[in-house]
Amino acid sequence: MNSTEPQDFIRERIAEDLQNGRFGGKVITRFPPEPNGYLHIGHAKAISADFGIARDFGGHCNLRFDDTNPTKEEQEYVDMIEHDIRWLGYDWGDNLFFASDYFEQLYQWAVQLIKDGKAYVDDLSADEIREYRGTLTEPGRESPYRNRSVEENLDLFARMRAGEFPDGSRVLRAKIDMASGNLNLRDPVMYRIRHATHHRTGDAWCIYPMYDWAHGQSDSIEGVTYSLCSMEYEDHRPLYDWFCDQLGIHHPQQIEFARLNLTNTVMSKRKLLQLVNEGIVAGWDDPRMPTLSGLRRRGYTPEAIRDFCDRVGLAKKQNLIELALLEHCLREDLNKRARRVMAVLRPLKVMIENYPAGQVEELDAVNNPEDDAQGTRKAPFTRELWIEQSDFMENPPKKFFRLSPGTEVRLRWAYIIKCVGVDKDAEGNVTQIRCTYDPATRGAQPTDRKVKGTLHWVSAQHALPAEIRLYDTLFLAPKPDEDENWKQKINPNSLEVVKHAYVEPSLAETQPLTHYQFERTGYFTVDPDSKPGALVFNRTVSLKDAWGKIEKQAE
RNA sequence: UGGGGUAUGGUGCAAUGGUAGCACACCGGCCUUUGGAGCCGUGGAUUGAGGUUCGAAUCCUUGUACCCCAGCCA
Repeated sequence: MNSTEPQDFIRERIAEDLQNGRFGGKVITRFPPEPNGYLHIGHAKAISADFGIARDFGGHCNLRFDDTNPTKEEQEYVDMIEHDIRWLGYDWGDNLFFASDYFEQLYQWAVQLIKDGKAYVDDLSADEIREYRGTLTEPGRESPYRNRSVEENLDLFARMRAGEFPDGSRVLRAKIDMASGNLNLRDPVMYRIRHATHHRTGDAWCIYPMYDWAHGQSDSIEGVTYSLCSMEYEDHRPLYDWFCDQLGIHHPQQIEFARLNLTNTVMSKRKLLQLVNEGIVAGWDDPRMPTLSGLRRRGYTPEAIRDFCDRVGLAKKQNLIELALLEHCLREDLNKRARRVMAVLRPLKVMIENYPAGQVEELDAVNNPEDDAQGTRKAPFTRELWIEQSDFMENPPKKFFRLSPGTEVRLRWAYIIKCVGVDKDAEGNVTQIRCTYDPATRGAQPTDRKVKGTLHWVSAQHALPAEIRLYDTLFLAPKPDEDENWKQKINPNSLEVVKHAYVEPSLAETQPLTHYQFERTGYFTVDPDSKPGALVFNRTVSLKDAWGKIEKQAE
């Protein structure tokens, strides 16, 4: 990739800064997750921006956990987040940091601001602070504690740290402007008292810094040059700048961009947590979830997700990306790499009357027509086969190129067969199709006639039973969280379990997370629940289905 | 009604005063031992109104719409 070719407004701006020698030509970014939940596809966009921009300009990206709220954060999330970022294909080298590592420095800087008369201890309650803050249209009022002496502030702040006061009794606030139109500047809270055990610092602290006070200063300590974040922090930038300016420390440039929104899903941590806690999905890694762990289990590849992030671009406009784009990126990637294999989801027995009973032919099947390097495999062919129920119709409509009484069809990698009879049970259900095969057509096209349809199949004698999980979007509506009743819009058919499918014998020893294309059906990935003898596959995404479209149009 | 931000085909992103382009989606065709993939093609957009200019998506004026902000969350 060309390193200084701008592709978006952020890269454009950095390229310009570089020309002007800002930051001494350095480009250092950071990805700052809070360890209080799992990463999702929206984070992938941020990761792609933070790491991708650093890479493109020859700089580096730090991974820094914004762990300033001990009541919400856990080590489990730290581990999972690291795992997901690595899986996505990004590397932070030695640059793993935690905001909690800077607590002492932050405290010292707070003392400095107090000494400069720029911060004070406030005894107002949370409710009172809210009242004093004013509203969107009316200015706030100054706290009666705003003009305490430096000495008193210093003493009180030290005692806050020492644990002399209960939770919520006091806070440290910056002294800025209670009349500002920007609410973030109305004396923002810097520290609150929380007698809580932190996942890394344990009980060393009982006062914890707020985001605005911790984030910019952490960036500064790390020498970050560009602090990229989402649009809702635009209003916080004046405060970010104010803190750095008052302290006279290295001052990174904060740049905001629009977060990713995707159709047919919800993305907020709160809603994802609800889906998990209320058992609507099976967990954070349920294949229907937009979490990276869910997408991974579903069968998405890091390459596809990175490509998606590249195509989505970076801008400031509110957006809603169609799921179709993500799926396109996935299919494009899987098409090149997934081994082709035959699997029958809803089996229908075919008996080839003129094929010798007991005979087994090992036919050559190409593993991936897009990639010769993937070689070939053997597919056993016998007198009794399974084909897909949907590949047979007793009374077919026009343009149905599959099997029906009297018609011919090719069996992939094998022979052309002709349907000569249909067996039914007492209720009239088709139980078996009787066919004949043309021995001259093994792997070759007949010269005297044209046979259009090709079906996939498995030998009944050799087929392996498998469970196949068919997933659809969790929501049918493009914007499910448009209204408050988003949970009622959940797609009742987002998961369909096919218990008795058959797959070809070459899959006997397949391992979890291996990707396949089931020919004519879709891309499937081996679920972690799968074991030899009890195979389980997840449908990652279906193949584009031209027949399905014809059917729909006919309706 | 305070502050901040954003408006380009259905969706997303470009065009930085000089032919509005790309991708996905859609529609049509070709090809096909996956009705897959691939290939070719059609249609469709500058938020409204004024203005500046030879020329405006871009500059100016003025509307309109949408998003974010009143956590001791991040």
